[in-house]
Amino acid sequence: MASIKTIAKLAQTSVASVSRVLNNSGYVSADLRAKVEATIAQTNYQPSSDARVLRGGKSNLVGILLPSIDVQFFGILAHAMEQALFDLGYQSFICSTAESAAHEARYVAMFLSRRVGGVIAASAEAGAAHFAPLRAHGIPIVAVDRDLHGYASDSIVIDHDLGGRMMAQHLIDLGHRTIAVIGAPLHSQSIQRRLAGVRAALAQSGLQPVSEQLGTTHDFAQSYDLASRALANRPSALIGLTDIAAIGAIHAAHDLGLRIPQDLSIIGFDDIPSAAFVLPRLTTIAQPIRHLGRSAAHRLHRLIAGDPQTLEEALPALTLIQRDTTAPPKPA
Amino acid sequence: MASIKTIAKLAQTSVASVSRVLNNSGYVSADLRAKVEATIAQTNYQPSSDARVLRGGKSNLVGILLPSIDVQFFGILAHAMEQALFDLGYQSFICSTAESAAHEARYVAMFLSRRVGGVIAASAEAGAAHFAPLRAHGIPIVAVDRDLHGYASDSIVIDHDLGGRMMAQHLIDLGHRTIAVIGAPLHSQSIQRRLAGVRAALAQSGLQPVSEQLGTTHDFAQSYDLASRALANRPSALIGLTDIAAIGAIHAAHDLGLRIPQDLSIIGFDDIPSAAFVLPRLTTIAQPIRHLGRSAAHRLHRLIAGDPQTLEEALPALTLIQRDTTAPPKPA
DNA sequence: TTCCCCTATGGTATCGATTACATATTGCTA
DNA sequence: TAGCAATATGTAATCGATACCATAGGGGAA
Repeated sequence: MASIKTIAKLAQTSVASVSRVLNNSGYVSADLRAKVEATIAQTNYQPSSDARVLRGGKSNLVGILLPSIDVQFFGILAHAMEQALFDLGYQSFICSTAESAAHEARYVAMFLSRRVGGVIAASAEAGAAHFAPLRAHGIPIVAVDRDLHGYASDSIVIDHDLGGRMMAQHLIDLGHRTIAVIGAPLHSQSIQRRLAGVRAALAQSGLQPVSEQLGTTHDFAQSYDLASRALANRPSALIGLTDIAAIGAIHAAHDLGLRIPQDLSIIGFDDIPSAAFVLPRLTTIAQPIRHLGRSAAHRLHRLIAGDPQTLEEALPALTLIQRDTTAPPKPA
Repeated sequence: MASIKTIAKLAQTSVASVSRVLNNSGYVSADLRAKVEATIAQTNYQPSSDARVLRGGKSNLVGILLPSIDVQFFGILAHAMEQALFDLGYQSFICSTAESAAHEARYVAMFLSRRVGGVIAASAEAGAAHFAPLRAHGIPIVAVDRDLHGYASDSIVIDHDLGGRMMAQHLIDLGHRTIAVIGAPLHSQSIQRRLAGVRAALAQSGLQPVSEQLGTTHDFAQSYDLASRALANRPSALIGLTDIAAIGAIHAAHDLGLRIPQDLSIIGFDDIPSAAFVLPRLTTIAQPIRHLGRSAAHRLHRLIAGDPQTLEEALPALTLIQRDTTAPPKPA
């Protein structure tokens, strides 16, 4: 690929002048500028980022760590972050860690050698030790949906406890008294907090879950099994701590011959697109996923820019999306 | 961040020796090696990729262009590519172009300045002119699910025509004679080919679609509308050219009081996770999405390595996933 | 006319890592 | 014991772009 030297030669001038044209710095006569710009256009020349960074420029690179973008929730989150960061002038390495600590460590080493300006780490609850090198080099880290025990410079988390309360309260308000809860993965802080919120709201009404089924893997098949087990306790309503859990429950209930919502109410959490695809359409608590991503991008940008003000702009509220899977229980 | 010079100073030796330790090249005494490795570990030093690339190394960077990773299909595809590429030693820029030509051009310029070793372009049917600069610089391009009119060095496309035939044939075999087709986006080559396949299979049985509704936007809402229109023709079966289209059709049929599959059979294409989430579970043609991604990664790797053999390893076959939305038509 | 400043351009050190080359110390063999 | 190969380490050029410095012509003010 052509270098600035090539351009200088072709335009019969010096590298310094080409650089001045490229950066609109210093003095360049109109004639020279025109000639240089012409040869640049002809050769499709693009200055090397590597050389610029080496010379002392900012790398404009950021690393994004998340469990896996083939999971809808993270796909949406990653997309929102990447777009926001690109608009701010950054390029992103989107990395799926599969929650593996080894994988995460390899990506962190890569970030270091690529001299990223910052990192966003979403979810994935594996140990945070791999972040130590980043921290040591003063690279800002923004955590999303995850606490990073002192490693993160900033962290963006919605109120999962409140989310849990909202799910439970909605069912209580409809008149339900026998409520089951299922969800996964149990090692996730977010899941634990939602569960705590559910318990708290139920307790406030003198209730407790008639069944709690927490799994390790967050997928459809396991959710189906968890739901089947929970339904053995004949609840009139079931809380899925995620939409996937709730969708698994819809299938389990369906296969048991239960009608939704007449025989069983179900509520989920997240409001991923699939929630509106199932029939009956899933009632759920909507998380502002894209907003979360954009916020993370902007906060990281401010940290990289060295802007100290951590102005805590509030995230939009969680909202109940009432669809077709919840209704009052049938009279006993 | 520490540089090789820093390490050399700390270890009381020269940059050349540190480099030798880093690359296991030349002669280094056990003593020196130990000392250098110790200081490297202490400082969490990682050699700068920028300097290495500048010096003449490969960049190990690849660009991935696709419409948007918040669409499940592309999220899965991107994930498969990124993982395969990472295992091959590459880092990926996953870029969502939103099918915008301007966006695509900006990303291409970025690829050039980052000196990517290759590019994978998935779908997005916008003009291919932006690829000219890449081509001019001899950067290999692999197209996935898209023809790139002479720009791509290689291209990985499944047999959409066959897929279309399979959908139609399945319904014909069940005894359906009045079949409608819906889908989007109509400007997509893949969609057009599937449609051609559907028409061909129907024609072979002396049939033709009772209704064809093609839309410009590929989302749930538009699919619902297309399906509503198609259903006005009272087909006994409906073909969704994508799963999203088919899912929209399920909802439209449901809202019209039609039972699936008793009153209406529906078949989709892709087999994204949501296809198994809807109730009734969607019968569909499964596309080997992950395999597509891995193949693209490996082909690009071979092209970058300069390996001329384009050994056309066959993609796995399309398969009919028979679930609960298709059945013989009810006797008239 | 002399001095100074603005305009215009070129030369070159620098960033971090690699590598060809130079230098130096061994240890063997002839 | 001279001489050469193998081992061990350092010096410096290089990659592409930037920016500081030097050089030089032109124009206006004193």
